[in-house]
Amino acid sequence: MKKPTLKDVAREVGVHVSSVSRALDPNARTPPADEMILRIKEAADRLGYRPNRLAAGLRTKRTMTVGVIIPDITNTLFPPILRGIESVLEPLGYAAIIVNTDGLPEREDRLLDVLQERGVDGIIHVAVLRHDPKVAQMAREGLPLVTLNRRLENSDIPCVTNDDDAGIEMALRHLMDLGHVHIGHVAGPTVFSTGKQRLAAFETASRKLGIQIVPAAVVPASRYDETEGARCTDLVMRANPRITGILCANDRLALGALEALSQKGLSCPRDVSVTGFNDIPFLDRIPPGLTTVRTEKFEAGQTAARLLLEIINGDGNPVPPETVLPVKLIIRGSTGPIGAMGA
Amino acid sequence: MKKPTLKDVAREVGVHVSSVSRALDPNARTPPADEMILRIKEAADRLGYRPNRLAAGLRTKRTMTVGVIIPDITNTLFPPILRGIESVLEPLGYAAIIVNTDGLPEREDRLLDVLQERGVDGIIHVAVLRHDPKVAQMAREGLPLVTLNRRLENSDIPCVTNDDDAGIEMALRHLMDLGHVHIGHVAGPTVFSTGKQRLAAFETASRKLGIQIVPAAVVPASRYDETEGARCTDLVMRANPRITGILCANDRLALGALEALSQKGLSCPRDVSVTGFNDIPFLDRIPPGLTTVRTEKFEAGQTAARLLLEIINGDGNPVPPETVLPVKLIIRGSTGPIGAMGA
DNA sequence: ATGAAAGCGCTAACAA
DNA sequence: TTGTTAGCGCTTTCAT
Repeated sequence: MKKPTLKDVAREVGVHVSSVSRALDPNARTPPADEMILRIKEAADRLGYRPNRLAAGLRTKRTMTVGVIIPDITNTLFPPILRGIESVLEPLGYAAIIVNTDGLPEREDRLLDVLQERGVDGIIHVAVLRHDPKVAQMAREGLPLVTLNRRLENSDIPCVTNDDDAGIEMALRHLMDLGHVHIGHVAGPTVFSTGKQRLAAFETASRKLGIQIVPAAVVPASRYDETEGARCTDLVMRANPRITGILCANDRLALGALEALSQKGLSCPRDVSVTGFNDIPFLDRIPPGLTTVRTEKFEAGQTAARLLLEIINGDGNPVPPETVLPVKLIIRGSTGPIGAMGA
Repeated sequence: MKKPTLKDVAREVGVHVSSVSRALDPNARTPPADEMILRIKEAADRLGYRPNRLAAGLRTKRTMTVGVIIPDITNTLFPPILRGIESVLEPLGYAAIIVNTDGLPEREDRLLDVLQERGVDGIIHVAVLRHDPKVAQMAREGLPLVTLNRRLENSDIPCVTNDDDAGIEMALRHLMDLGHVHIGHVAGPTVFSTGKQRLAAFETASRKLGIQIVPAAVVPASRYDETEGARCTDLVMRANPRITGILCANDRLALGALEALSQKGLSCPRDVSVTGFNDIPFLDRIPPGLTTVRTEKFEAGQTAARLLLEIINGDGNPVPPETVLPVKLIIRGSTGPIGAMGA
């Protein structure tokens, strides 16, 4: 009735538990005789034996479980990342505990405890702030840790990021090629490395491309959501009504920008072109189709998971501190030539 | 450097580990003296003690972890459900291990093992098939289990479902009210209880409302996805070209129907009206806006989690075998009056 | 090649 | 009120 343990299998075969343990462990240092292994495995199968990973973990300090911290699973940016992570973890016998911070640092702190109490072998952090003492501390104490999308500043926690610089430059160049001269930027929250980095990239790229930026037409959002995108877009347009192109730090801000523009009676792309970042799902089906910078979400998850496993199981060789994934400009209907004849 | 244990706290305070254990356990049967508790808690705090739930779980057979099985996290139907589950679990100290089956029974079997090896206290199954011997077996062995959205047939596993019957009837009546007479149904896979149930509801409701159904205009999909929705829609229209209304068993099928129609040069809703089921996110932003039956996803998650906890921690009172959540018709642009003057 | 024994960190009788 | 003890199921060193 109740779950059989090693002891039950041992009794069944008439050997000691340690023999059973060894027979079932493919990398046992002193495996039993082949014939014995067969008998033991047969009995284990027959009894429906399943190892108790809690007990094993208590002994070995390895739970084959990793924690994944994201801001919010209902944000469609994250599920593909999670599938990427799972795709490398699961075949190796690892399971993931996924937690949502909702962007609240105090919640994040508690969740870090939750994960650590469960003895996770490592954490993939997809929601880290630029400064996060607790995460820094845990990494220092030896907890294997990898950040994804964002990075923790002044730390040597390996991170997997997207090529923000290239992406922003592509988007800006695209707007320029369409003839746009007056361009604004709805920047991401500066507490995230992505917000800061993309803002810096915007400034660098506009200098490089010779585009004049009105400082007031660069507005940082306080969250990565549509409401903030709309609010900031209003400010951008107010700062410089001649603007015909708005580059947003991510897709949700851009979706908000679209709303704000139509609210003002402006048409996209006829009056104002808009670009996003990430290429979250469904964008192609939402008119007018957001032009955006596609990041490799599944790959990013895979890469982060591989890095984490390397840290956990590797032979101590240092892993690359930063892996930058390539991005790609996806052109859709939200960007168009300046002064295009509209319907 | 390394994580302090009960023993460390005990040594610090100069008491026995069991006293520390009791001091930290709010429902200890024999708690230490108040003053002692204070001293112990202070020391525990000071040392940064965190309980090791693995060890506790090994002892108590309770891990404060539950498993959640879903088909695919990238399907936007599921994240809100997960947040609902989390919203009741997390405050109580439970964590969730989420796994994706991709609709593959063999994968599901393996994942059930994964969860059980980790000693989950219970499982919320959001991807169960109508027949699933392994799940039935585990429930019989006493593993607390609740199914969500779908139900396992011939079993007494408690389930949280939506009012499929009412939803389908609402949708059908809505089409009828708009003047539609020739109506088809893209049914869900019959391996899922939702597919079967909604199909039955469609038949019942059409009889009740006096709508004549051409049997060939009822086509079951083999998966809940857009491709199948499109394929089945083709078959439906071929079965009866006079059809002006298609009721789909879920939103993704309906999205596929929309594609198939436009492929055929038919306009929605001018030529054919379409309805879905679930009201997944973003539907309002995708033209023409799918009319659909909204299910309470977050609530469903909450309800399932509460039921599971009741089974795990309750005083053995039986929990309701079935909780049916109300649904609501959301009317958008994909349904319109028959023969409407189009642009 | 196999068995014995210790112990991971914790809880819960039972004893004092 | 507090300490002692045993043991959850497993791994692993050491002995045979």
